[in-house]
Amino acid sequence: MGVLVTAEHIIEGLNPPQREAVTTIAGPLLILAGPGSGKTRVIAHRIAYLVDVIGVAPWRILSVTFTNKAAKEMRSRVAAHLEEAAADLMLGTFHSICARLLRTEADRIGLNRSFNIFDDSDQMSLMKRACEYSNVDTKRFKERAILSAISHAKSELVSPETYARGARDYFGEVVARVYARYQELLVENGALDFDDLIVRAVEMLQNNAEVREKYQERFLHVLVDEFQDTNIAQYQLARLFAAKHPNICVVGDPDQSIYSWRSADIRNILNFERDYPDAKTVLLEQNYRSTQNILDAAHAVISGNKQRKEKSLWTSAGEGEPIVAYEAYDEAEEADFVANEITSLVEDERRSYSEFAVMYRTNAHSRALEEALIRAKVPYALVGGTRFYERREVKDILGYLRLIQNPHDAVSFARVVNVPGRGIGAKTLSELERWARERGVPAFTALQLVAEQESAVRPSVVERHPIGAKQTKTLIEFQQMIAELQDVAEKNNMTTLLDGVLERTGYRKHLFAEFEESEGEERWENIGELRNVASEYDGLSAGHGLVAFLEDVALISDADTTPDNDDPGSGRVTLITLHSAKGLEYPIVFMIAMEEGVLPHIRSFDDQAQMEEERRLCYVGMTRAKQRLYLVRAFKRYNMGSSSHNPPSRFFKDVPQVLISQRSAVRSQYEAVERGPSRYREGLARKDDRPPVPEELVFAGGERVRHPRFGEGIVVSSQKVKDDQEVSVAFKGEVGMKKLMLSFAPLEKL
DNA sequence: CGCCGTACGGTTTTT
DNA sequence: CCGTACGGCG
Repeated sequence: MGVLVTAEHIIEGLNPPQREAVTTIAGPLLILAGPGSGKTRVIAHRIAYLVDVIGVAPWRILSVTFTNKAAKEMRSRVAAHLEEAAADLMLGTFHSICARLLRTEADRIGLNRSFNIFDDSDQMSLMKRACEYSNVDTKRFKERAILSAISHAKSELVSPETYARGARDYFGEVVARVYARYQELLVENGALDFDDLIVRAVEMLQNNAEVREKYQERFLHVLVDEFQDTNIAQYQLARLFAAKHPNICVVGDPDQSIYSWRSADIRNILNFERDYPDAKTVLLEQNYRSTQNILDAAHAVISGNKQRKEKSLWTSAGEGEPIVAYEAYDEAEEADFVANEITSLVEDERRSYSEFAVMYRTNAHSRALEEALIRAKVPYALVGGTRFYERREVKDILGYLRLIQNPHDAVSFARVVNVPGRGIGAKTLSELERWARERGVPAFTALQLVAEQESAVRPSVVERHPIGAKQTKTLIEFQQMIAELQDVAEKNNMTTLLDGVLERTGYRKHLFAEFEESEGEERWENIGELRNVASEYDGLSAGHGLVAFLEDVALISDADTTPDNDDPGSGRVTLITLHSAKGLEYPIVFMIAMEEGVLPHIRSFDDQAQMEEERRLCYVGMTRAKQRLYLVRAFKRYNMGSSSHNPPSRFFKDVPQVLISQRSAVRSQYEAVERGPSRYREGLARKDDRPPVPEELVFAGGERVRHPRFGEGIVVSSQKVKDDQEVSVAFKGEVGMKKLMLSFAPLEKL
């Protein structure tokens, strides 16, 4: 019996249908978490609770992936309840579970156990090479577009051969050619890209009966979270796991599908109903997160989509505060507004910084915010952005480690062979590569051949390598260094290996030579941070530590770097893209840059389907807020050097005026637009009846006032701030001095 | 042959 | 604005 559950919040709160859904889980469990599913953490809690209270047992942990925070938490929670030796539990993202299984079964399926996982930039390097070898006119067909087409094919389990047969136009033919070549290169490099992890795992289960039975027996139940963002291959994998014991539960909300550009396919939901006709669908329309105002506003936005099934969420949480709309002059002023608002809410409402999140469409928008928050001395944590593992110095060191683990990795080889500068340039490398290709060996192996030739008494003239004398010497030294480090890796823990790499390469000196004192220091600290992470793998046996470390680093997700907002000590405002925010929640959310061209993004203007996805993205952002939601925009914004005026986002305008408390720094021409509030919901109108802030100062110095929370006080001063008034009041007792904005503070004259 | 300077182009979202 | 491509110099 399968169970299909759609809509928000399956487990949180455990209402009756949710309880029913979860209690069908009665044995070994495999959880496949979709991208960025912070909600999985809640599920983890609930499962632990069920184990504890309902006594679903006995389970045993076979393997748990550590790459995401939810998995880690799941493990510690569940481990506390479980006996060491009963059933099997596996929790992780699709990618991390596949990586783990492929590594475990590598020998059986003829896969090199020390395969490296190639990320986006590694893929691009390979793609450039693949295009070069296939003589592709990359002016006409962009490598990025070809890679994207290949990635899409893989996500639908379309092989190069099948793709070639289906190619209808010239672009298709080019892609087919490059696809085949690209796959060959991956094999040569002993690498799997992100898509391969899924594809190879599916193939493994399809083609190897022994492996298939093993896992189908092991996992009696399969649960997929964030199902709306899975692709065809991932769904296929889930089905394979659940083929023997068809206990499969998927959780997803079609309105939150925001990864179609990454080949997530909403057809999965339809297919699920077709593939499991006995499945029970449970619609969960009670929301346990947001206030009714927030839900109504979000509903008004998402209702603008044509392609959707209507559902309306409700909550017992009450109306809550109105949504604050604010128009700033430019992005600096916008950021200041956010910083000030946070500061005053922290003061006035005793909020912790960790209760706030600021969300934006693109990573670039975090810049102005960071500056403003630093000025305002507001602690913040940036999620994603220039991600830690994408920093140059970190990638360099990882490049060495990857080459040590897998010398066939030509991408890593090319990255580190001249870092620090050893006098090995493009010319030498291309010569070496050409020579290696003639021999059908990877570049690093070719280097070993060069070394052998050099040490031979009478080198063969015909096979003679084409490398100059000086470069040859350097390259052989490099090759020997890596060989020695491989030896270190086999016998020592991660910290020792990393220190060995740093020492042998003289990387610290290199950093300080290349950069200014302060920047060098900063980058060296990043290496220190990397070393800290690596040290967590010291407990693993030599060799295994390196494999696990590199795998985890490759598969770490933005959500894993999210500050834990359950932890009151963390005390930081979260800055995060709308995409990364999926599955998370915060009491107070600011959505900034709510402008046409940003959200919705300009690149979605000419495509209806993409526009609908932008709308869903907006919906996702709005529904992250539990208590207060701010929709903020700027009249003027600097893009890349030049500034532009963007009209307010169309999504912004979809929010009924009755739900909004409007605040503005500038009187722009847009203020006049669509002012007339269409009465959205009975009983909400009175909110808008709040009188506008008057021109004259309402409070004078010396006046006695009362505030519902702070009690009685005396007005010290009051002044006009933009089109609001700021009143400074000395309250009695411990409360002391407060600065209050008139439009917000319910101040009463005594 | 490699390194460093300047011009230019492209510019969402991420496992 | 940032990273890459190309051209001249050591």
